[in-house]
Amino acid sequence: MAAGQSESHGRPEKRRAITRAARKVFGREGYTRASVDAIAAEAGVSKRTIYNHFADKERLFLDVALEGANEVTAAIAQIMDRHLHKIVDLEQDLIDFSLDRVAAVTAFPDHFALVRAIEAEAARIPGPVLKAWVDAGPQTAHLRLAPHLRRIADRGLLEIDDAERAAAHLTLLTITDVNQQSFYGAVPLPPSEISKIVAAGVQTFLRAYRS
Amino acid sequence: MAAGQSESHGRPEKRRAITRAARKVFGREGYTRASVDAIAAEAGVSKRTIYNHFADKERLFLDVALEGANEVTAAIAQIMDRHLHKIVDLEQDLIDFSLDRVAAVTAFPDHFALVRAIEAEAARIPGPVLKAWVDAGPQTAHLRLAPHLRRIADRGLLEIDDAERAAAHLTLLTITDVNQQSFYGAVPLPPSEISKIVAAGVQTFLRAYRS
DNA sequence: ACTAAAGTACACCGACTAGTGCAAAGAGTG
DNA sequence: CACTCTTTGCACTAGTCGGTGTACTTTAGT
Repeated sequence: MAAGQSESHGRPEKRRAITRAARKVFGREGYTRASVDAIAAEAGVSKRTIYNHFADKERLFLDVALEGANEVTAAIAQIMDRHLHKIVDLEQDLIDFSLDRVAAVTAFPDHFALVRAIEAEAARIPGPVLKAWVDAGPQTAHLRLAPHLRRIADRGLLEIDDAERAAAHLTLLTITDVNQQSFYGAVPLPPSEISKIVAAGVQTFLRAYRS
Repeated sequence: MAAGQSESHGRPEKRRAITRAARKVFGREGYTRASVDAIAAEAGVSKRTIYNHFADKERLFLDVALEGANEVTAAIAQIMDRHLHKIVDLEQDLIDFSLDRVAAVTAFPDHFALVRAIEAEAARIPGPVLKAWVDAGPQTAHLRLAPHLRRIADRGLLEIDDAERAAAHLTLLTITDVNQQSFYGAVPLPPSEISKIVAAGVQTFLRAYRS
């Protein structure tokens, strides 16, 4: 499953410094505006070293994107387990889960700024590569939420025929709504507004899927 | 209501050629990659003429963005009237409406490619300007859908307490879902898949809001 | 046909970019 | 120590970009 781990020919410590810096600069500037020199400066590394570790700017971007996707997907999986493993008050648990999931966006600002960059350049990213990223990131998060909902439904708390669809709808009604209005955190929303959106989203979800 | 109509000092015919070309090139390349020379070539116009009509690249982009937002908002308002004025079969009417709304995305590919560019550069767009765009585009579309739903609810076909929220939820469950998966049309979805998503979205919406 | 505004072609500037080549310094391993 | 791999700094290529200045031609109104 090693994502974009291309045969690295340099010191791994430097490689990590480069990817961290690249994530920051790519997130802040977008792919095109981000200059390799700026990434090198941010990483405290020679530009030549970057080209020692990565074939070109494009490969660097993709490796960083996949790395971040895996990282964030793992974090979200943890949030799912924390909130959805045992249900006491379904509505409140779904709200708490969604709020934590929204908070993950602000907890990984560099990554989600990069997500914006990817969505913007989607038309210029080779199809297979884009698919690899979707599979590692959003798609996996999706597929992991579905079994949780399925389990809750099996306990009689929800009425779900297609668990993946239900997962998609819950995500849309909460996280996607918040992200869309806040431009993935670029325009911050007051927490009270976030709470309202999430609560309303969960309410609608439950009205549609509660048994 | 004249959006970004800055005092134009040139022939309006040329101005329109420039904005049309700019919309195309900005949509295809994104803000940064799009070169003023490329826009001039696409418009069949001298680069100097562009700088006669627009102060700089940034103003050009914003004017184009606002112009397109108004145009598309008007088109969507028409779609709403066509499908939601008189309801015969609520579920089918909502599905048809949503499918037409999705089709608008592919009917204005340049504009929605530009929407992607805006969302990507949201962090670098001055707050007030971004707000002006949101108000002219997505926000207006939203506010126009709400009264339709309110009216349908008043006829006893829906049970809605907050019409704007309901409009947001219907939009999320249909258009947003499709757009997210297709990256606003950059990765085309088969029509059958679009139909499935929309039908499922409307179904969930009705389960939550049908009286 | 005269005039004034607008458009055009084109050279040009300064700044920036991705990527390379190379010689010298640094670091880890035997 | 010596050997090797990596990193570094820096100059360099070859190109692009936003934007301007200028001298010229076109267009529209009267």
